[in-house]
Order: sequence, then C-alpha cells, then structure tokens
Amino acid sequence: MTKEKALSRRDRNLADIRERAIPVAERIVLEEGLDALNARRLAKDVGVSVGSLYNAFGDLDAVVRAVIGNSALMLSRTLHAAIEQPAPDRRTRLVALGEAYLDFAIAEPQRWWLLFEYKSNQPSDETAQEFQLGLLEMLVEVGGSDPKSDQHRQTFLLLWASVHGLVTLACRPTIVAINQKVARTYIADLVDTGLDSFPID
Amino acid sequence: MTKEKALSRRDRNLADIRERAIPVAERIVLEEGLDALNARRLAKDVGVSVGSLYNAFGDLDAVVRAVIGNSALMLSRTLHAAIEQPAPDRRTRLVALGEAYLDFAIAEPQRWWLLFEYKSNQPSDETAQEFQLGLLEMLVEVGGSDPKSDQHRQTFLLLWASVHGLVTLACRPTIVAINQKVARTYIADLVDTGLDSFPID
DNA sequence: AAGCAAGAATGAACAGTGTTCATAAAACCT
DNA sequence: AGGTTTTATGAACACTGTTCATTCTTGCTT
Repeated sequence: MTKEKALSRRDRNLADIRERAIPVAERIVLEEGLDALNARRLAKDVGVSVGSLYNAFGDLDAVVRAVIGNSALMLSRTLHAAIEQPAPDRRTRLVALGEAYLDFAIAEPQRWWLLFEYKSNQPSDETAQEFQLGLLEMLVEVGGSDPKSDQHRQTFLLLWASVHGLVTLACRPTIVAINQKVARTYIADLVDTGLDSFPID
Repeated sequence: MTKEKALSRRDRNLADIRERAIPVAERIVLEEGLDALNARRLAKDVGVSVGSLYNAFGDLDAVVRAVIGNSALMLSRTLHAAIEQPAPDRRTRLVALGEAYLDFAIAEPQRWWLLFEYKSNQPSDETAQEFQLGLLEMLVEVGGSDPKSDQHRQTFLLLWASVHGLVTLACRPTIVAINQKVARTYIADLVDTGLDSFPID
C-alpha cells in the first residue's frame, strides 16, 4: 500500500508541475511566439529545474502539445456555442459554424497558427488528429447527414477544407488584405456549394 | 577597371558556389526532408567550407529560399502549361488551372510543402510573396476580369484560397483519405461558386 | 531521535544547431 | 620575387534539446 501511495504521490507531483508549467508556457507562446519557448527559459519562469520539466513532460514537444490542446478545447467550445442556438435549417447552422471558425481565427491568430501550422515532433500526433476528426464529426452532424456514409463524410471534408483555406488566408496579414465581410459571404457560398454537391438530400 | 574585374570575379565565384550548392541542397531536402539540411552537412556534400557557404548565401535560410524558388518556378510553369491550350470559356480554363494545382501537389508533395508551409526566417519573404501574387494575377487573368478592380481580385483571392485549402488537405496523408476524383469535381464546384459570386458578368 | 534507504530535484555536461571571424592560403599586380 | 589584396577555412561562440551522475529530501524503521 505504501507503494501505491508513493506512486500516486509522484504522479500528483508531476501533474502539479504540469499544471503550473502549461499556463506559463502558454503565456510565453502567445505573447512572444513559439520561438521564445525553450526548456531553460520555461524552467526558470516556472521555478523548477530543466530536469524536473523533463520528468513531467518527457520532452518540450509535449509542452507545446499541451498548449495546443488548450487551444483546441477553446475552438471546440466556440464552435459548439455557435451551433447551440437552434436554427431553422442546416444551411444556417453550417454557415454559423463557418463564421465562428473565421471569428476564432481572427480573434486568436496565435492559437489558430498553433492548431494548424505547428508540426509536432512525433509525426502522427494523436491529439491533433483526434481534434481534426472531431471537427469533421461536428460538421457531419450539423449537416444532418449519415456519419457512416463515406460519401457524406467526404463531401463535408471538402467543404471543411475549402472553408479552412479561406480562413487561413483571411488571417494571414500578408498578400492582399482580405475583406472580412466578403469572406463571410463567401463562406455562405461555400456552404451552398457543399450542400449542392451533396449526393443525397 | 581592375576593381570592377575583381568584383565580378568574386561575384562569379559566389554565384558558382550557389549554383553548385542549390542542387545538392535540393536533393537533400527532397530525399531526406528539410531537417536533414544543415550547414556542415551541405558544405561537406558540396565540397566547400561552411564559411564559403555563408559567403555565398548569407545564411542557411537563403539556401532554402533558393530551393523554394526552384519549386515555385516549376509550379508556375505547370500552371502556365495548363492554361496554354486555348479553351472555349474561362470556366473550363479556371477548372484546368485548379486541377493542375492539385496534380502538382500530388506529384510533388515535398515541393508543395516547401512552397506553402515553410516559414522563412525573414518574416516578409519577398520571393514567396511575389510568387503568391503571381498566382493571383494568373487567376485574375484567366478569369478574364479587371486586374485593377479590387473587388475582382478579392473574389479570385477567395476562390484561390478555397481551392488551396482543398488541395492542401488532399495532399496530406493524415485524417480521412481523400478521394482524388471527388476532389477534382469539387474543384469545378468551387470555380462555379467563385464565378457565381462574381459581381460583374 | 537517529540512521538509513528510496525517491525526487538538480544543473553540469553532451551532442547538435546556425553563425562569425581571426588566421591561413591563394591570387594578383608591380 | 616581393608585397598586397582577396578569398577560403574551420575552430570557436552562443544557443538549442536532452540526459544522468550527483545531491538533496523525504519517510520509514529501529
């Protein structure tokens, strides 16, 4: 029994370090960019040694993934909130979803970048993949189609991809400045396109 | 006059190193990935010292930008070839352009990644921006609209963004596998959407 | 309470990166 | 041939992420 207690104590300690480190890491990443985050800096800011950080996280990438996890949760909640209010038809709901997507990207560009542009060290990041699958599920559900049908999923995947491309471009301050209002109306057009190309209705 | 000659000699020499280094760098990046490219390795493979490499390029980022420049040229040529054959209407030409875009991304995923995913050290990479503007110009031209009209440019920017998002997703082996044929037809749908939302005509 | 064993925190050290610059080598000109 | 300028070099620097022998702490036992 002492063994169990010791183990849980250790785990609790590691979890404690994680809980303290993640907000600090998040602050650094959001305020100064991902490049400003490094092991020694984070350790100092948190008030532990680099070793302890590595005991708690394994590697730095895990810290970043944790921050990304937070952002994923935020976006997820935002999107759920957008479709919570009952809308008459699925088209309206889909447009609301797309616009919430755009709004989030504009309001939280750093988090957006982290979510979709950051390349994790481990090639197939389970969390990120799960998250993106979740988005697709949500879309399929809002679209009111059969989640089992590969054809339906495919269509919504494409719809999502086009909206995502649009939002990504809209967020980047480079190239030609994009008109936010025009982007919104275009999202609605994309939704219509997706629904039109929908095999079953 | 000797001064001029010395300068041109120097320049010619630096250009020579660049010409020899870029293909080597390209080979490394395409075969082993961007992470395999580093100053010492490249210097050894080219047969010069790291110092000479830095004399020729300034920094490693410039080497990568040079490789990206090559890829940009390839894509640009591919797209021009796609719209060279005279097509009856602009819709057909636009679809051909989009499909060529998709084909290139599928055929050259590493180059595609470099072109759009790589973040240069210098925040506003002139070459990349110029290239992306060139794509937009091409699109506006093929679309047969007024290059001076901001509204027209905006519309084609959005069209490009949606197609780009689609292609990006289609290239990534993650998430749900995307059906290439479906993607093609969807590109046509996106073109129609863009043309429909076109304010004039 | 003292001693001791197990666990946890530490930061110096390692291997790697991009980049610089004093030095050596080469090339050029008189 | 000697002197001067130009070019090439790679050791050294500052910075990464990561490890692990060492120290310190903690809690249990006698």
